[in-house]
Amino acid sequence: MGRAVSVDDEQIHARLGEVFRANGYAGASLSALSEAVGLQRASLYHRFPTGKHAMATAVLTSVEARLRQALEPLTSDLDVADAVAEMCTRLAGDYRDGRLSCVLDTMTLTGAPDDIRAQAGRLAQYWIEAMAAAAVRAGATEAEAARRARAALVRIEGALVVARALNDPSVFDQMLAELPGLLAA
Amino acid sequence: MGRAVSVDDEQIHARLGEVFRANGYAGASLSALSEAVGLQRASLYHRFPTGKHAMATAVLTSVEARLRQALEPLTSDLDVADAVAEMCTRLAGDYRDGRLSCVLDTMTLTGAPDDIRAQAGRLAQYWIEAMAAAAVRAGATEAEAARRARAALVRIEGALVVARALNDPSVFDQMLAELPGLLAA
DNA sequence: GTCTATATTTGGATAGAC
DNA sequence: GTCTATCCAAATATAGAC
Repeated sequence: MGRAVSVDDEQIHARLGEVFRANGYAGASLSALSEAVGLQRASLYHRFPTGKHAMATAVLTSVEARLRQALEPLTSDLDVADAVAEMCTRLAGDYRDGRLSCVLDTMTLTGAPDDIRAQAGRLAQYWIEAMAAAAVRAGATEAEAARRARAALVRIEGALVVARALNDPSVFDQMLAELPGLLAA
Repeated sequence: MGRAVSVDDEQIHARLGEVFRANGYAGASLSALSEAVGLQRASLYHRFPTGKHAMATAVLTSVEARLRQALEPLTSDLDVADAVAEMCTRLAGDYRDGRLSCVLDTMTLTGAPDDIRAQAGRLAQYWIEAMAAAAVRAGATEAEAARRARAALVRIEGALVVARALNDPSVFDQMLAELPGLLAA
């Protein structure tokens, strides 16, 4: 048996994620990633042989898992507005009440490899579809549900940007309060 | 008299701006900035003695001037909904119909110097105040106008992020169509 | 005012000891 | 599995010729 790992994968992905989310792909230096994880740069290359690219892929996969958990209430038998409210509660945690940026924003800038940006794009698509399904369950037509779901993602991403620009995280929580009404009108 | 300039300041600021907006502060390399402007790196340092930081400051100042132009209809004697529609037309041009990102998003990531982020924050504040004034003119209370104005900026920034993530610029133009109704309800 | 050339630091990545 | 040491490329910035 080899040497025991000093940090488990889940924690590594979470800490890498914070650096990528805050700095973007290009801005996330190996030094910053290394320091956040608590491993030397060379040790990170042992876990991620293809380097920064593999780290970003792992982060997006980990983000996808968190997103699935946040969206899980939407497929429950809860009242739709309540289900959306529960999604919002989980999102508030994932985004530290508006203090953390979203990978859909910061990892889709020019400078990120194309496949990373494509992977982020699929996340956005998946998220919209899940919210649209909830809107349909609330009685909306397919077209109206798609419109509302896209509007919801627009507000989520926009609130995170504005919260960051104004240095006022409360913008995010206030926006979340409007989402049940938007999706389950 | 010295040698004539080969590129005027306005064009330089516009081209630097495109690079900063697409790549963020950290991702905007001197090489990329130099190539976009059509001057060697050393020539950029002649125009901007303190380097990248001065370029970013100049870009934000230039963006502020463009923003003032876009917001100018809001202080005209037009019907408020028409004024907002005119603002939207101008914004569509500034953001190339959703194909260009916003400095409030990409220049506020960790990695940008604090004063650059603060300058961007003041831009956001100014923008919100101008839209709130329009909402007041449309009959909203101060509190309601502030709420609508912030919601409008949230949607603008969010639509740009989602358009980029989905690689679908039309998200931006579709969002713009909703702004007159939002601000001048 | 712009250029070529260069200094210096940081970034991404690898080799090999333990 | 993690580390120190190192390589190479790219990034920021400067010097000095024209």
